[in-house]
Amino acid sequence: MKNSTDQVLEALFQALADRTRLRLLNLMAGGEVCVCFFIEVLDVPQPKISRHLAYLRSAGLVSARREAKWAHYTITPPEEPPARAVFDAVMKAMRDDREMQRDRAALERACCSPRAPELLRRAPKPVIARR
Amino acid sequence: MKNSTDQVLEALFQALADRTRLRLLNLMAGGEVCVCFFIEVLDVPQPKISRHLAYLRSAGLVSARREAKWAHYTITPPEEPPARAVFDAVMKAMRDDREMQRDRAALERACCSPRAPELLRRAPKPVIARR
DNA sequence: TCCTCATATTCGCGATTGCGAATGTGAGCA
DNA sequence: TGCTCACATTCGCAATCGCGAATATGAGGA
Repeated sequence: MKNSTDQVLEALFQALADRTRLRLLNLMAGGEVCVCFFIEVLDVPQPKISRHLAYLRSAGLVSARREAKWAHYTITPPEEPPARAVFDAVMKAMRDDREMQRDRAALERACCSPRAPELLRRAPKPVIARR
Repeated sequence: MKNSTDQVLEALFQALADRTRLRLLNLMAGGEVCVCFFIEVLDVPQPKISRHLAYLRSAGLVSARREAKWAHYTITPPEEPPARAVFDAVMKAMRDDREMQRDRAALERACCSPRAPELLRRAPKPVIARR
């Protein structure tokens, strides 16, 4: 069953039409991120993070990988060219934005600081901090 | 009161997260269009068209102009740079899309055909057909 | 003034959404 | 085996959405 372009875009925009989901995607711009960092950086209750990640997953925008007790999420851009083009523009707009940049900076701080809370000390570092 | 970027984008995506609204914006890509053409080209009940135009209007994405008995709608792109960049990408994705192109072709046919229904014969032509 | 036409709004409905709170699950360790 | 930790899901609720049907509005013509 083939979907028409407007349906594909409609689904994409439904997935993007939420602050929390936009901030999650922004944090994943640099690569794979562990769920525990989302909770720490965005300061949002864990079930809420999990629900929005599930939403992004069912929309096909992210995929999950399990590593021991931790779950890592990665962006998987849409395949249809129109949706892909729009999605790339959204990611670029967030990359250029100062507020979104602050979130990404907080992610780097959260995993590199020696004062990181116990919770995160043993968690796998996001790709962004491994360079 | 100033809105943060994620709120602005959230509102933009809520406005775009509907097939009918996407098709309406696509038809306005070439310039101002009269409501009666939306009804004819999209083959959708009039109150539905009117409701979605109201939604786009309250999101600030279009503005209305009255001319005698007719109402004309024009796209008014968002002013915030991130939203503007995304919006432009959406319009471009639709411009490049074959299905959306068919809608725009139907608009040109609807107002230029000698067999146009009586309803539309006296309606003001969209900008796209005046060149 | 009454009527018509183009458009807008209201109403009532079922469906969907986002939320906090509570609970479930499953991997690893004691 | 049983506990803990990281994460996922379920539940109940209030809010919002999109819809068809009906109705309102307001400008222009008879």
